[in-house]
Amino acid sequence: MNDPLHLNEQICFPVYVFAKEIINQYRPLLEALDLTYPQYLVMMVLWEQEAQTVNQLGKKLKLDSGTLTPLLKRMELKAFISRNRSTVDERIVNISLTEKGKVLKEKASCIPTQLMESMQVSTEDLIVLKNIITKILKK
Amino acid sequence: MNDPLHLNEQICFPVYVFAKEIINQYRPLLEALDLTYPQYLVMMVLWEQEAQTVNQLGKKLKLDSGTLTPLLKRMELKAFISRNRSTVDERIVNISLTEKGKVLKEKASCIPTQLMESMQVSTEDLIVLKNIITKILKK
DNA sequence: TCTAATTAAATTGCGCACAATATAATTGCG
DNA sequence: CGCAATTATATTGTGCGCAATTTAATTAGA
Repeated sequence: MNDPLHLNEQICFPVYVFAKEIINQYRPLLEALDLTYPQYLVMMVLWEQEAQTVNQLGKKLKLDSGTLTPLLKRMELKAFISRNRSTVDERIVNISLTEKGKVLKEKASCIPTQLMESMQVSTEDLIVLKNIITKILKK
Repeated sequence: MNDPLHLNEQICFPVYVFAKEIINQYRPLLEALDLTYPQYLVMMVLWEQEAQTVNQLGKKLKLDSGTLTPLLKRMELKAFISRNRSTVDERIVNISLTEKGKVLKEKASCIPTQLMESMQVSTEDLIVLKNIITKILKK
């Protein structure tokens, strides 16, 4: 009953399932924009600031080059972004939005609301949830 | 500032990062047992009930056969479980613990405590977190 | 009974996620 | 200056996670 080695006794399993469920809720909404969830995260960072290095993206999204390099190449193929080596420092690759990528922001504008509706969560719960998680993540 | 299309305004991104972080915290602990996190979840379900079908495992862990079949084959290779087609209904594959798999439970017994220590979360936060998430997941 | 529908796993294909390593450019120090 | 250390990205390899399809067995209905 009190076995700590049991799914229902742990917080980690619900978090794991919840994170997958969120991405599954996003999937149909993002499919309409031809984006996956991690690609959508990249777009959000770029919509905030149009040009960034791979390194900056990685720090903000907590992803390494092993994940980002192929992901960004796929986004380049879809013409949402362009990748250009810096002339100042040839190690650096600058990522910037294309016109198509900029325009996409409007089509994406309804997604946050749509997602909240599909998840059926109260605002209070959401705030508490976010506060606890960000507090934990600070360590 | 109030742009809903911003990482910091959303709950989904922290949950996504948190879930990855949990798995990263587990990684070194589970490596000592030669398990990945999803494999550890399978073991927990089997430690609770020694024999299950692939279908039952999938329902409990919210994973489909596309994920489970290769995962279970890897676990069979490591001799933690055995896979046997049911003689009653040949469509069904029964998964059961090997002796090695049963014995592993003892080595795993310290993991929940170790993980909680490495995460540095208060018990109250944990309970609130779990309650909110399980409430949301019920829909 | 014979066949259509259903069910359980397996397979295929794609996209992360991350460890480990490689490559190449830049920096810093004696 | 010359070379070792550092930094930025890329590559390789493994393991999920899931959609879509396939295969094979079982069930149900005319």
